[in-house]
Amino acid sequence: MSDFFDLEETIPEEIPQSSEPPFMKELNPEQRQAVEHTEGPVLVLSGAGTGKTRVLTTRIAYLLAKGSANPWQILAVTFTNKASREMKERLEQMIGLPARSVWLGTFHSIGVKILYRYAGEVGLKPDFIVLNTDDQERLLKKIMQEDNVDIKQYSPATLLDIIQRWKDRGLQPTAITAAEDTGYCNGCAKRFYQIYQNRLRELNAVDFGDLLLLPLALFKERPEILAEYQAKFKYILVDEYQDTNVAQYLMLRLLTQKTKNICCVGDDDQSIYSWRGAEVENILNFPKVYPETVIIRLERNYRSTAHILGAAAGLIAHNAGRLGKTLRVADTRDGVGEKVHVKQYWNGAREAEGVIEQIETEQRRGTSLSQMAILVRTSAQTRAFEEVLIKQGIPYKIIGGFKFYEREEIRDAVAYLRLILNTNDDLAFTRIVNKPRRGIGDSAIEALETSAKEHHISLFDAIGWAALRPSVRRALETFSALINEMKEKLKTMDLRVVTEQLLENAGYLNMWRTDKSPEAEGRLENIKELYNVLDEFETLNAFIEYAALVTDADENTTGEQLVVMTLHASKGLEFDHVFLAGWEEGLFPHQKALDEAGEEGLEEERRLAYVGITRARKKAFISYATNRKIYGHWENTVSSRFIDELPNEHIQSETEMREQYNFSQSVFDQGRNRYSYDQSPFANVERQAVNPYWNKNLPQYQYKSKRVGKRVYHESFGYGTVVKEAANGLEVHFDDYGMKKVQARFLSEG
DNA sequence: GGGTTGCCCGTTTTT
DNA sequence: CGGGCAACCC
Repeated sequence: MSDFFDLEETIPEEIPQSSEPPFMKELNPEQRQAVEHTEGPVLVLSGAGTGKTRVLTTRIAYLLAKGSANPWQILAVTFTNKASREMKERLEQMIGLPARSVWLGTFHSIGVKILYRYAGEVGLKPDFIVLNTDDQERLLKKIMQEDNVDIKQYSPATLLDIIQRWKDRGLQPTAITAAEDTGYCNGCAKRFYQIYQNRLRELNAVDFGDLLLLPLALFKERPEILAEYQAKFKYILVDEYQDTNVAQYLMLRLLTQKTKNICCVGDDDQSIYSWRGAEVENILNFPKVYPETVIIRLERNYRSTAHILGAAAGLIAHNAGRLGKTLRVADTRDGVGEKVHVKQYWNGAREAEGVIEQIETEQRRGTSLSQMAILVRTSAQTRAFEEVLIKQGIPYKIIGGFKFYEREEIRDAVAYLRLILNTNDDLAFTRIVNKPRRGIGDSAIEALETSAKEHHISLFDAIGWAALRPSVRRALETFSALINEMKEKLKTMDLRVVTEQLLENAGYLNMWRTDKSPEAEGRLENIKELYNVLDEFETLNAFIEYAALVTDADENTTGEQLVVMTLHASKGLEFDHVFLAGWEEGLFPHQKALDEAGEEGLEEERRLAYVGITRARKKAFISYATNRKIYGHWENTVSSRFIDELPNEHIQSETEMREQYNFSQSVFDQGRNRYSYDQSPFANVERQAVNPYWNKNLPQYQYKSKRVGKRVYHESFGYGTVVKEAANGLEVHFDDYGMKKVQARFLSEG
């Protein structure tokens, strides 16, 4: 399926001796070809660390230096806002101010830009709002409840996911066939999708998917508008092409119909977003869609040592269906480096301590904290590390997990601001109208909704019309007076000052000040942090747009700070030393990925591992814990199959198990147990069989039945019989002590 | 309308 | 184990 990639390879041309911009001198022959081959479709298959960002940036600079296009005629799409910001900065260093006029951003930010201009053409008003996940879920939930769907049986989150996957494929509700709409409440998803879309338009709102879907619809219905953009963008560049979805592909195809000047950069081995609708097929099919495609491979790796590359290559070789690239070390002056460290720890907490001890060691040896990173599979894992980092007083930043703009207090504050910007924002209104408590309950909201529907006005405007109890009416009028007052103040006063006054006068800050929960103080801190962010914006409008599209991964990490982040968030980054934690079956590869996507899911997890290892320049440390707390109880784990797949010659393994943390020194045993952990007759059974993440529907706990009824011996309780398997141990009826719940490892066969 | 209690469920990854 | 939420009180 990938043989066409061998077809059109061209040989780098001779380097002209004529005067050329200095930035061209830094390219290797393949990179140079990717830059200089400006006309027609180009696909750059670039492995990890081969300088793809340099290629993209230099290509733009080259186009401009050559006078092939004006800055505003170049469109460059990146995967994150951060990547586009960095590219813009690098570009500005190369060519100066014209860099600012290049259209550079994520697909979503480009979509929003187009929609602001043509809102009216797709049924929106220009001040439409962009919903975040939370808004979307609440809206869907409401729609489902109005339809008397049992939320417990069918979760809004699942429905939202189905709708988003449709949107990722560029499908409007009308395009959904009955065959597509199965498996969720007997084929009701399409109907809810339609209702959801209608409701969005009523709210003058869009979601993330609409940012692509609506421009596509616009281009379809208004060919002259499409033609305008086709003429405008003479050159289009796309980063991380392996992670584009169908809607994005369609967008690119439409825009490049005329010129075919498209340059996509990607790496199939780093495709890790299929769950979000990304289609690796996009990269595979590229040469079919653009028959003249020139394919350029970047295989010289400038980032990692030979051992790191060897380990990563050995791992990814277990995947079938790759385009096939061989990364080569570009610079061997520093030797092959250290082997990849693989270390076993007793439990998750010990792993966190051990990893951070190692980080402190590296720090003493002279590596800056900012040049190291801890990468984890799930955001829940960050917690254990955070605790140790706080204890040790190490400055850190967590990316992923609880995102700044998804925190309750920030969403509330943003909702207040949204309402000031646009009192028709019903979602913002319902979010904060009774926060803090103003005595406005469900019945008052319902009255407002009825009235709003009747008069075709917003909830905010319905205050004057709805039938309300006097106390409620008074509260609502005070509230609306405050909003209007602040709206007025915004015309003359500083955004930050208005926000401070707004939250103060609304009683919102006092709500948290008087809150006795431990996190209240942190919430007030976060709001202060928000004030600082506001300082950077000229208008409220600009801030609201930013807040809707920004994510944690976009934030700058500055100064001497250690980052802890998910593997997904690490894509595109690099560090001297990388710490990859939690390599255990079920956690990584994650059981859900295996359950939902089988072999393909496994391969994507493997690519994720590959991405993780290749983030490292000098050293990579992989770790796993033999015990981990899951849903509040301890479970044994099995080390990840990915560890077994690493070539022996590139790794060195260590364990901490037999030293200070072996069983005989456990605090529970007081020195009485005869068996070390490894010798316990149940230990092996448990370690091999228990996968705590395993789907309960699968027949995985077969060994359990074998234990029930078994005679056992316990150091303290003597002989007994296993009665039941419990979540956190075995229930044993002891001959002398009666029923006790004990952990399997304290038992021997009796 | 607001507060409390007790149950259920989950935890993949995010523009 | 903890958060969310429905059902129940005042």
